[in-house]
Amino acid sequence: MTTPLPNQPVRGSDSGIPIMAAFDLLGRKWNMRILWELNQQALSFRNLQQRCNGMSPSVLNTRLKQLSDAKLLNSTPQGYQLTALGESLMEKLNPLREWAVEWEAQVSS
Amino acid sequence: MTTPLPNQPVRGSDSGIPIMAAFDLLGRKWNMRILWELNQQALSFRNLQQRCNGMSPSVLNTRLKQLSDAKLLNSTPQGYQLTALGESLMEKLNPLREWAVEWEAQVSS
DNA sequence: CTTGCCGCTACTTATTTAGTAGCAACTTCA
DNA sequence: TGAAGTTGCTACTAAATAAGTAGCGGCAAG
Repeated sequence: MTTPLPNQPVRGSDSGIPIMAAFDLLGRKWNMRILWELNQQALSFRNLQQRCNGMSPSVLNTRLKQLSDAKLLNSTPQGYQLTALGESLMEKLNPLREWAVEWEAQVSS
Repeated sequence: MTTPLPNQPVRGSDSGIPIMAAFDLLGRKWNMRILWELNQQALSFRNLQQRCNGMSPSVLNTRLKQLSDAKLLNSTPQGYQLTALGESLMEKLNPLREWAVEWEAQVSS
């Protein structure tokens, strides 16, 4: 399993267009969630695992490697934490929270 | 395979918090891509399949059902097309494109 | 020197996704 | 009328990914 990166063909697109690589990376289970949990605070491997509903350590480990390769987070003495790039992604994703609330309203009606 | 919806437990979170349902839905392969392709234009089943690098029809079909259940798109005589809700999601995701370009610059350096 | 938490790895099973074939309904052009 | 093409799928099998469980070696505290 290779890490999807911009500038090279990725799962679901051979164009190498950056946004496609982003879709591929973020479209893998847990990746958005992990970034979300690391927003505002660094977390240890086991803490992160707990917050992600006890996700299996094998998957968490491969995810952490992929997200590191993608330069969205790194491991520090304080635990795993977002890079500046990772933080900037989370900022872009923030509007999603508001959208989800609106979505809830419309779906449940 | 049930469709992740806000207001109910979803894969990866039993809280029912809207954003978690969004992560679950968007974190499934092809979902973001499908919405992306339908942005600005309706597409037929087979057109959509072609644009998504020949994704398998079985998966496309289940995705279309899930996204319909989630009220993000629907089927019309012109083909599949986004609902207003789906369009509003795409607007929120637009900043991602710019981010991805920045990402490319940093990853490839 | 034991107890406990840490970051993992190894392994098996279950779930998801891919891939291929093909059918029934409809249109097109003869 | 009828043969040929297109469309929206469904059915089925195979491959890839994720879940689940066990446990190891390192380290720190008591």
